[in-house]
Amino acid sequence: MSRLALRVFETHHCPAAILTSLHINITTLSLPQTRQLHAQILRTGLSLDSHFATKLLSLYAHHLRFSEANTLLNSIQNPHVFSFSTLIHAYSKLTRFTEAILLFSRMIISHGLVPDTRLIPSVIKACSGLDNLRIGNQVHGFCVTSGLCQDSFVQSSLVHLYLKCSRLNYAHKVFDKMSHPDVVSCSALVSGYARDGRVNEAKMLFGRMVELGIEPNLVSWNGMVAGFNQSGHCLEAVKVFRNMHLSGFKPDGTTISSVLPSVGELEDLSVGVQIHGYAYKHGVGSDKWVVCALIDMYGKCSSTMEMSQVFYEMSQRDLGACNALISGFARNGLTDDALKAFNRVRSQELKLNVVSWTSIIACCSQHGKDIESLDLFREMQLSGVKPNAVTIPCLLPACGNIAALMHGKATHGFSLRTGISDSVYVGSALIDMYANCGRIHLARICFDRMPVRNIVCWNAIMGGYAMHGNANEVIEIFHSMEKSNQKPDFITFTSLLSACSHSGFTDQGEQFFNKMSKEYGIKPRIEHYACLVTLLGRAGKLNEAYSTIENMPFEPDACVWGALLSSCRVHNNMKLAEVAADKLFELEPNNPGNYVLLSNIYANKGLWKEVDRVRDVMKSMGMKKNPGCSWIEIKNKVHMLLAGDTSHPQMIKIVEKMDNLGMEMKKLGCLPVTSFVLQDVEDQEKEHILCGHSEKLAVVLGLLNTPQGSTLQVIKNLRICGDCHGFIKFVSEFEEREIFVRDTNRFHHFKNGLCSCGDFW
DNA sequence: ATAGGGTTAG
Repeated sequence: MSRLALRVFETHHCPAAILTSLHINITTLSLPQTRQLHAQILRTGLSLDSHFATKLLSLYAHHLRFSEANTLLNSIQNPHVFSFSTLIHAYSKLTRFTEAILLFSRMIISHGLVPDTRLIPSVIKACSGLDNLRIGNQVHGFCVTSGLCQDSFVQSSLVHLYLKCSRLNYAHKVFDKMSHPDVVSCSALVSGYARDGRVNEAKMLFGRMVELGIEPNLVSWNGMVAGFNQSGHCLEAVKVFRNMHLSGFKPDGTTISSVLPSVGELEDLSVGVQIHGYAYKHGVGSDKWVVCALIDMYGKCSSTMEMSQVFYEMSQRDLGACNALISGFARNGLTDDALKAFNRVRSQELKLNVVSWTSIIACCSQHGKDIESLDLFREMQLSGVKPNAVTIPCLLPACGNIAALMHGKATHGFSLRTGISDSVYVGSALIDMYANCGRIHLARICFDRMPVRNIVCWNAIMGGYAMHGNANEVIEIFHSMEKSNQKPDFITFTSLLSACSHSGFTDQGEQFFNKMSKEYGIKPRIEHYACLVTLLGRAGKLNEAYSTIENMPFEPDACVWGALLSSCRVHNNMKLAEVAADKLFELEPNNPGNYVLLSNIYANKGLWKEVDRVRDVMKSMGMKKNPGCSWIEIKNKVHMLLAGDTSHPQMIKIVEKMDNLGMEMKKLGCLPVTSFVLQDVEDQEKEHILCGHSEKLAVVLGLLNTPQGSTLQVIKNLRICGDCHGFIKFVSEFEEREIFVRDTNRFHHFKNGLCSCGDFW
């Protein structure tokens, strides 16, 4: 402000008109000066001319004094569109979109003013910022009828609105009407198609751009690379990166960090290393985004050494990089390194965020550290970091794995309170959790209440029912899935087939197996063949099962032979059992389960010499039977019981109760099934060994510590043993309890002396 | 007066 102007301004009788007529630039006035000027004008008693009022408005907006600006606006007698525009532009620029739109509506409705081409782009921007297509559409409609649509700024902003609201076709329509399509709209549209996975359309438009004489720039290329990367078209992303290089464009940090995730996804280490060198050469090697992406890429390519090296060479600690490091370790199964890295970050000055916590929780729940996972979740909340819609699906499997139903329910409650329970990820994880905790009806309620479902949700509920041996439900859900136009995938058929095998639906199972390739075009995988073998095996069609294995288009794996071996145990088929076992010993020489299964079969027939032979082999290989282990949740605490373990503080009571129950059983004429003991020992001794089975211990512990009539829930790390199965059936009737036992294979739901598996497992 | 891109958790 010139000295003269200031003097004029400071004298008390200076009407605003003088300032304007002097062509004084008042945009630099400070807030007090603005207020002084405003007050001065009011004192003169002159009505504000709208031109000057607009200047004052923009001053207030510039100083973020929106309430004063609004008061001023309201005091203008006949406000001009410009007065409103000034404020609307300001709101829009500050991302205060709601206020921008409200003011816009007031301008039209209360004042009957008509917007011009300058105002529209700001309003459209506010609509896209709010993802508000409804108002956006109205504004678009107005632009069409009023002819404002001819303006290229208006068109450009409309293209962005429709892209933002994922209405690619509308965006394209607007773009096609542009008389002078510009590089910005065109690039945005290309990137939109790429993000949507519409590879060919993206490429064609990119080609047309060149034909139209619009030179693609760095942003155009980057948008395409990032778009393909986001839609998971990794190969395309890398190809575009190459083409860009061939076209003579130098990549920047954005390009590199957009292409690297794709390289990682493809696990193409050599390309990754090349790009690493390339980034270095172009001087973006220490860009923090690039470093993050490099750590991620090396982690995905299983090069944890290189990953750590990049991390430690980083000049400045960055939380994103730390998180990438943690998840890189976790991805490669290095849980201890992940925990170490996590704890190191925790003890440093960097504040962990929701991603850090979620990564480590996922790491634990995916690698058998379920209790740690639950503990970390608590610590996370104590530290004041709020879990989000990703954290919950990472935590829920931990609850399911150890059947920590109370924790699971609490987590469910949390997701309802925070409004994330509608997410398909959260919903599927809840279904899995409840199914794994034996509460299939609660899983069903979650499923039924989902507003949107994807294939994962359908598979989750079907898998749940399959695990519970309820083939009728699985098939029924499969039909409603088809009705709702959801296409099945290979996992759907795994659930269908395993449900049929658990329920003895042999014919239906075979039909589904045949249909999956013929009608649904899904090639059976090896796990489907394993289900088929179990299906036939259960029905006693052991020879058919065997020929299925011989004729399948894959090299049979341990699952397939294991399925045959289990069936041989049920039907006492020694000959095929030995064939299957031989294959298993070849494929998994160090898996004690196979040896145990075979020796059980021998023991069942009283072939103790053979039993000894198997035991000797195990011994000579230094192999031990995996210790049986069961879990039970009592009053929010998860108890772990090992087979033969007498260290539990309530052991005396447990043994007493067990003896009592054993006597009651004998009174009713139920004898223990001693063939489930490995060793050839006297019957009484066998009985003693059976007493120590972990699932029995857990059930009795549950009986002692829970109220009469409440449901018990036990998880076992091995398949349930036949003696325990009989014992628990008895207990369910005698004690009038429902008892759920989840073994490695399926659920056993004991009620009134019967089990849902129909004694087949 | 309008408009463009990137990392880490499922």
